[in-house]
Amino acid sequence: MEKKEKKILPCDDNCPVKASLSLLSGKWTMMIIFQIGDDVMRYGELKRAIPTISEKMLIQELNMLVENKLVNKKAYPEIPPRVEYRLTELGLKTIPIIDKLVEFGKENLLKS
Amino acid sequence: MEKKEKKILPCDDNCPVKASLSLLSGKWTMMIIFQIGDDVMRYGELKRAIPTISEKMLIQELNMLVENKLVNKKAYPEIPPRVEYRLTELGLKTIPIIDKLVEFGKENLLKS
DNA sequence: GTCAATTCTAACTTTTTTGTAAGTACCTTA
DNA sequence: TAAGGTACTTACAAAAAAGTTAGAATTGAC
Repeated sequence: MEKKEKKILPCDDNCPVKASLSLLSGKWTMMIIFQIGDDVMRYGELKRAIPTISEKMLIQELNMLVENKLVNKKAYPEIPPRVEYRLTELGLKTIPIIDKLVEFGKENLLKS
Repeated sequence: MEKKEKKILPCDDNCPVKASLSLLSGKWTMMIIFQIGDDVMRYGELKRAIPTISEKMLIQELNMLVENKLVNKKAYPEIPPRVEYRLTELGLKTIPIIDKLVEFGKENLLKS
């Protein structure tokens, strides 16, 4: 009979939590992903959906999401401009995380 | 036939993502929860498991987690001191979130 | 000709977060 | 008597994140 050993997985460069957070830990990142979901959203729609974000932060985060290949951006050459954002395949794979976040929030924090 | 409507759930005080993130969005918060898991961990063990965190940040986060009732702290009146941290019932409910974070990281970011 | 709509961009400031370094307390062991 | 182990605490400084404000581009509507 062994004593129950504690599996210590030290937080180094192979830590999956660290890796995921490096993409997702921005203040607004998960919120934006949540809003886009499996739909298409325009810049202005996102702005209205997240009323407290500043324009600067919104595009800054969107640019970062595009750089990290979580979000795809499609700009139509129209006037006034139209730009659509949607999750990439990779981005869609983060949705289970957001779902759990939603579940936890609903069941434990918002029981109003 | 209706057009497929976009369900916009604006990010306000009832947003479950926002509520969850208000507890979990600290730089080290989810990492600490991940390390504790369903075990007991002492302060020093956590420090070694997360080598890059400063002592200040570690106890600051731990205090915050205790305040928010995600973590329980038990100090033994011994010399040298011994302090144990473990997740509360509420804290344990965040584990599915962390699990998804782990899964996403392993499958998409660490395929080394 | 002026204004509105939409998607940004840039400069600057403020706030928040994080890090650093040193110190405290207490007992045990050498 | 001095050093070591453990879990903090505090003050100060640096760095990172976020906010504010203003403005650019383009074309159609009034």
